[in-house]
Amino acid sequence: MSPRRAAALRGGDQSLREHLIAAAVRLIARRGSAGLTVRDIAREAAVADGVLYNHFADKEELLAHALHAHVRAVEAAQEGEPPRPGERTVEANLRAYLDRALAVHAAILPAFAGLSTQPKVLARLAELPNPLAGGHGLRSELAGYVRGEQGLGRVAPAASPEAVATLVVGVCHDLVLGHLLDPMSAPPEPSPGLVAELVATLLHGIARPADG
Amino acid sequence: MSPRRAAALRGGDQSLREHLIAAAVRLIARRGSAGLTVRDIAREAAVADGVLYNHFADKEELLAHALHAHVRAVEAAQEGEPPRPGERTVEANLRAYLDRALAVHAAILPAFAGLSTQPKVLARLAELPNPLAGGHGLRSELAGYVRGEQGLGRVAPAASPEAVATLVVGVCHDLVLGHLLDPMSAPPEPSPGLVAELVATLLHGIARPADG
DNA sequence: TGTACATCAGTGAACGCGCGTTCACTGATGTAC
DNA sequence: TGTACATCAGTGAACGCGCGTTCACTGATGTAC
Repeated sequence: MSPRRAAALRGGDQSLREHLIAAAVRLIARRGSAGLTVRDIAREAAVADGVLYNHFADKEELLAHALHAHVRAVEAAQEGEPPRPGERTVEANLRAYLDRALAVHAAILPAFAGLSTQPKVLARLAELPNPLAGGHGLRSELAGYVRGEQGLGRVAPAASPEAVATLVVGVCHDLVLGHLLDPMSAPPEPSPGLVAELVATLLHGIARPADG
Repeated sequence: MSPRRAAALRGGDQSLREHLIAAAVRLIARRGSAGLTVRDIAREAAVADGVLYNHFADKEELLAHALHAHVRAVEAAQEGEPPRPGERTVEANLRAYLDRALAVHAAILPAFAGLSTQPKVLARLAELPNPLAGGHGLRSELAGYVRGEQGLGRVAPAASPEAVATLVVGVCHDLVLGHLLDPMSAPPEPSPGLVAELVATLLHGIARPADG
């Protein structure tokens, strides 16, 4: 009782279900989820058009799993550990967090662009176990870092870790969105000068030094 | 030589072209540009399906004009003048700019959501005269304000107006995007506490006061 | 061991639908007489 | 002034296409004898 096997699976031990998700993830990573058709995915997987319905209720369920896997893969691909409180300098660590956050958002946001068009996919995503938290992982990680530095006395007691996280994540969204809405513009890599100024603003604020 | 007139235009002096743009703007304002069909627009305008092709090359050209008009309308609908350097306090003015920027982005971003799916619309938009600058108007307005305060000595000379503008606009994108990707969540109105913390962070930074 | 049959995931042509777009027709208005 | 005709923007049924989805068929594998 082991019936026909997809030609594209010869030699591997992957299930067709995983094979389809992997193909969709590859396409999403390559050109985002916008305009992705079931035929595109079937061709990428080298598999018949209709077979996905043997493993998923509909296109949305497959897409949701693929988005989930894509985000997990991007997060896992981050090299090294995020800075921990007490290491190096606060300035260097903020810069590192900004770099990390930007890399993650640049890889993830295009996959979600135009997804507000497809509430069904978002609904399916929300149903999956191990929710993604939509970048909230990095956000709370950063907030936790700032809180840790507060405990060590390297960050002002009055500082708001949540505000810092929101500002950093916001900058990432801003840079990536700008690129998405104007593909001809420069890629979402801010000039080193801007990064330095952003970090300096977060560190020292803009109020006149004499002020309280 | 004044041939047939659209039934929906009886009594008005609007051209059918403007009438179609106005109808599209109404739909965009109501539910964003995602999933908008030419039939939706024709029905909203109470006009025949095909008549838009007498006035526009294709759907994209009509959408581009409608998006343009929508953004212009949202910007024009902003009440009052933006704060000017020297007025009230820097803190109150930053808060006012944050409020303004958030209101504008909440009204505009949904119209652009999923537009990266449709590069043709973006290309048409770029061809229109009086370019929109995609929120860059507000951005440079805010940067200009900060620069003005620097001149008056109410903001530190070392502060970066561009960094402040990027951080504020970024927060707006962040809040609105979060709502777009999770429509069930709270509307894009940050808690007053978060707004105060964001402004405080921008003003004073997070570095330990003793530090340089 | 060899042969006929049953199983069922995989296959891909075909279906139905909604979309953008077209075009033969309509009819209100201006013109000729 | 009244009547027949020409004009052309408006009308909406119909076209073609691409999409998500279905389903009769295929064929590799396990089982019965």
